[in-house]
Amino acid sequence: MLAWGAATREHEAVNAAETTARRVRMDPDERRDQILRVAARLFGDRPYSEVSISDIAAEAGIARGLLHHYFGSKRELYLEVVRASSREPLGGDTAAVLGTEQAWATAVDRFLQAIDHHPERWLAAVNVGGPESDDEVAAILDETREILADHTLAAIGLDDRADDPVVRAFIRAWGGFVQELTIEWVGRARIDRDRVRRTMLATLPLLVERILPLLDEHDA
Amino acid sequence: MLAWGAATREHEAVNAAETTARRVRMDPDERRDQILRVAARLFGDRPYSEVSISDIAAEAGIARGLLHHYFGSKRELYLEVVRASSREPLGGDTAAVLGTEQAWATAVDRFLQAIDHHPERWLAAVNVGGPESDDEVAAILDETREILADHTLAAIGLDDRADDPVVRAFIRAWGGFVQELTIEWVGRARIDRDRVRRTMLATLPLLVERILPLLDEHDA
DNA sequence: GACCTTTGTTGAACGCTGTCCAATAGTCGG
DNA sequence: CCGACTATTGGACAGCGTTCAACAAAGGTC
Repeated sequence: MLAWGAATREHEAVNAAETTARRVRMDPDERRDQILRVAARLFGDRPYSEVSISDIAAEAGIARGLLHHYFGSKRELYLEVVRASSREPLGGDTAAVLGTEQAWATAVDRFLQAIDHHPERWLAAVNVGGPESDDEVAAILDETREILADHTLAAIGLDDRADDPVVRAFIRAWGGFVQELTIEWVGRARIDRDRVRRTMLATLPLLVERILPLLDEHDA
Repeated sequence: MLAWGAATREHEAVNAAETTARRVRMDPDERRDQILRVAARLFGDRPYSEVSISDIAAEAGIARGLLHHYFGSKRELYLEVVRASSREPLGGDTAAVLGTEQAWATAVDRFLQAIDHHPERWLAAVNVGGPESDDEVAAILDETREILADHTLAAIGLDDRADDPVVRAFIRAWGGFVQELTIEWVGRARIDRDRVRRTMLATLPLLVERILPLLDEHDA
């Protein structure tokens, strides 16, 4: 009743449901995708706790129970949204020969271009958008960053040391550097894209050359 | 008295409240502090949404309503916890003359020592422990990081450029580098303290010398 | 075309949450 | 010892996420 009232607001599926059929039967995959899209949009707009199952159900034009039928719980639905968005391409694969200066430049440019194209997505993904700095969400984002670290190592031709914990820690730290740098760019506008680019291009090779050897020594 | 002492520590407060006195009247400031301590412990143990007002009230040996009397809402209480913990000293002020190599080493050592002393606090503060990557929580942590950036600039003797947005962005990015590096150390143990120390000591001066001039140019 | 099985979908019911507020009872000054 | 003050209580409330038995749309079968 209240759900129906709210459901009449907007969106094609909703209107269709209200005017033509009281009950719309969809292919499970389609329904799942539809719910996922609506949820992704709402979770992108406002924080986790302020998006209720009722909201999502209303906008999707379905009953609350159906969400639980498909995803089990609100949390699981949210995780699915995060998983889906973390699977979206960010870097893309490099065409040039890996390990060359050109490969590194290409990787950096693609990275920056992806962020430039979807700044809000990047900010959301990076802002640890988790509902409660949650272990599962953190694990997903962590995995994404590890993969990004692999790509970074490959791009600068250091993939032969990808199993070295210290090297991984070092690259992850550099990822933190880049993350903050891009936030300063697209989020706070205290630095422009070209400076971000120059910094990224110059910094990692410099650090690999000058700092990494320092970490290979056993004692100071 | 002793009952209060127990109340601040363990759930014995519940027993004490049930067996001896049905109603314990405290000084508002003490009560506020006690609630804050209990809340800080619980919010540190598990995520925001899994800590209920009832839990906090039970552990503190008080009624749920009293929490709202003191803090207005669960959210406000949480923000207070975050504010309090972000005020805790992390770096400490430097004794040596700022801008020297020794000042930088001292600052780094104090920083590392603080983390080493309370690793869980550092991880909690850094893990964007916010309930929903929330604007207010983010703002508080942001402010803390800006202050830390100021201290960093002072330690390396670059405080005369503290108003330059590009320099600030650069230092903030370095903060991201350090943050990830320390997580790799105390959180994932993929790198040891001494390597973190050497990295921090060597990296920032190197970047200031080699990368910062690059950012001062207007075009590439 | 009518039946029946399958299954996508509903909506009422439940327990728990955060929040409010009138009533209650410790505490202290006179 | 009394009265005023106020810290504290506990029940009421709306809203949340979740469950589940009942319902209805599709598709195969005859």
